[in-house]
Amino acid sequence: MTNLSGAFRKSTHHHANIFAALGDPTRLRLIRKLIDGKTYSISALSSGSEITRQAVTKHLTVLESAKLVSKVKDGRESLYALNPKPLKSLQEYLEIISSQWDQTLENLKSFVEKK
Amino acid sequence: MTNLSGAFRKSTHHHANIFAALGDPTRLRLIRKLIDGKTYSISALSSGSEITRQAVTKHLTVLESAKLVSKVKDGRESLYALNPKPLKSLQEYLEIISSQWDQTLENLKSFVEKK
DNA sequence: AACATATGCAACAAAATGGTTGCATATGTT
DNA sequence: AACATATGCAACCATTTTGTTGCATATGTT
Repeated sequence: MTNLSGAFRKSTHHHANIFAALGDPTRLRLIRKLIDGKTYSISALSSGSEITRQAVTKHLTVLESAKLVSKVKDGRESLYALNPKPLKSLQEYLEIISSQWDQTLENLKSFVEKK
Repeated sequence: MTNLSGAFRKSTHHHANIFAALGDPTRLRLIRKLIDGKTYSISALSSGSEITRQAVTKHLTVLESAKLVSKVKDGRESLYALNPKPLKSLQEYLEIISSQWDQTLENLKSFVEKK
């Protein structure tokens, strides 16, 4: 990566990917279930769901490729656990954007006061 | 809406929708351009882009239906402006999730200390 | 061994997404 | 009026997404 705009594009793609992974109600529900730090098997995560176990599996692989969850085999079960790093990363990203917006408002305010 | 789980589902869908709108590199770039509080026409937002003006228009309608931007006609131009509310909303949402995770870590810590 | 449970894998289908091209329409400029 | 610019709209296409069903395999239980 030789220039800054390239680095920005890379980071934009990366964050967009995490946003996309969270951009589905089922996956957001999975994240909220895993937020207690416990591990859950696929059947545990599927029970009570409207959709099939296989569909849930697919959603989990989406979350896994965004590194939002990690999977470990335990006997006949596949246990999933949350990985908070991408969430923290998104949080920081939104904080930067928000602070830029707040700066925008601040600039507008001082502009008005000058008049 | 008679029960809490219904309200939660609604809010989950709502947030998932905003996440999804941000889950594309092109749209994320548009947001970052609009963060300065200025309004931009479609051609202004398209210039320098790899993709066509019509594609950018489609992305803008996605952002608009998630209420991340708003559109106003001005002469022959369509001017788009950022609406920060959904961003703030997402930020709060991530903060809640993060704090739940931090609480999880806290609980784990006190559990270990008891032993 | 027999049975039940948990998961993996593949094929399939419908719908959504992301992009294009072509053309019409509206508005500003000379 | 003639021309250039900005946008809207529709048709079309390829790919991805989201879900299904069916079956195989692996592991735990009795």
